[in-house]
Amino acid sequence: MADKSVPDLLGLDQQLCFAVYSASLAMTRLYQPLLDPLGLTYPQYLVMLVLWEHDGLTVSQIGERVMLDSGTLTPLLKRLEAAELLRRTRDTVDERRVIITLTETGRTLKRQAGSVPENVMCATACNLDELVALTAQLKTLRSSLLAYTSTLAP
Amino acid sequence: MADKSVPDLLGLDQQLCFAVYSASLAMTRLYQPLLDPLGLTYPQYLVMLVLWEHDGLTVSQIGERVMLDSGTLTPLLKRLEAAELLRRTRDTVDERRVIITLTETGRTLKRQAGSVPENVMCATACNLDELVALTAQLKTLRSSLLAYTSTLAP
DNA sequence: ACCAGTTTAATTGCACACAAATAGATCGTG
DNA sequence: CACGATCTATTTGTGTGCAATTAAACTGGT
Repeated sequence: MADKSVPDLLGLDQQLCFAVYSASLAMTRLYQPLLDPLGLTYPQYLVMLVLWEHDGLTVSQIGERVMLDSGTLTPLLKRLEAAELLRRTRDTVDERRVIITLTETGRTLKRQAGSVPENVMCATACNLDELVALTAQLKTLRSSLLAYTSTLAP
Repeated sequence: MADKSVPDLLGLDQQLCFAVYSASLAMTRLYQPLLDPLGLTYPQYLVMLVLWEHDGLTVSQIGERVMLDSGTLTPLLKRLEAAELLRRTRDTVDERRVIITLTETGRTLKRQAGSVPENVMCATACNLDELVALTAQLKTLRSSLLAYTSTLAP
């Protein structure tokens, strides 16, 4: 019967998608106490990582890097602005754009975040090679998923 | 200088945590159009997978399996109840517990979900061995992260 | 039987994610 | 120059996640 293989596939499906999902939640839970002293949430930390690497991006440029849309980023950036970590200013050349610039406080926070990566590395209980390999696999998986997804809707 | 290695660690940290995070979001985005015909969100699908495998669990038993607390599950389960997919009934033996039972509609939905795993498998562009290996690595990572996290707070 | 402590869900408040609709600015083409 | 199409960010509404609190029900020791 065709039904015979369906339970197995559902089981594997559960394992695969849930493994990614729960690993992501576990990662968030790990970062939270580490980021608490900095006053950042995990998504906010990802945005700050982007800005520490390249200041002065627009909202959509940040969105490309963290793969989030402006509907998510706008309120998040407003909270970071309220925390005095960055400024949001209209681009004078193209007034549709909003330029995100770190404040001195925002730049200084990078130093305080220095101890975070070591803790995470330690928490993974993996050596460098394993982490690099796993990261590469996840990137490949991500781009496969996104490529397939984009063939569905349009 | 001690500063020399910090930028590298921040960069790798960005890669690792972001890889997990963005892979999870990409997974959610893939499932959404697949689950839309079933009227389920991705977390709701994960809960249904649990119930299709073992009906009649309590809220906290479901929570253990999907690693979510009652604050997340209660409203989610209420929405599934409103959709007539399950019923929430107080345990008569221990009235603190709420037993979740699938309706006929909820059980029938399993058949309609049969085509989902094949699509996902296809979307990953991985063969079975790769998927099994990746899933295992993610589970290991998850338990390492959770173990480390639990050493931080208490 | 009583009562302190524990367990289980539900509730509340805050912060994402994202679709869809909106508004303002810019661009391309006639 | 005009004007429709496109681009960019914001707003709105729904659905998670999770910490913290609350409320109700059970448990065990006296």
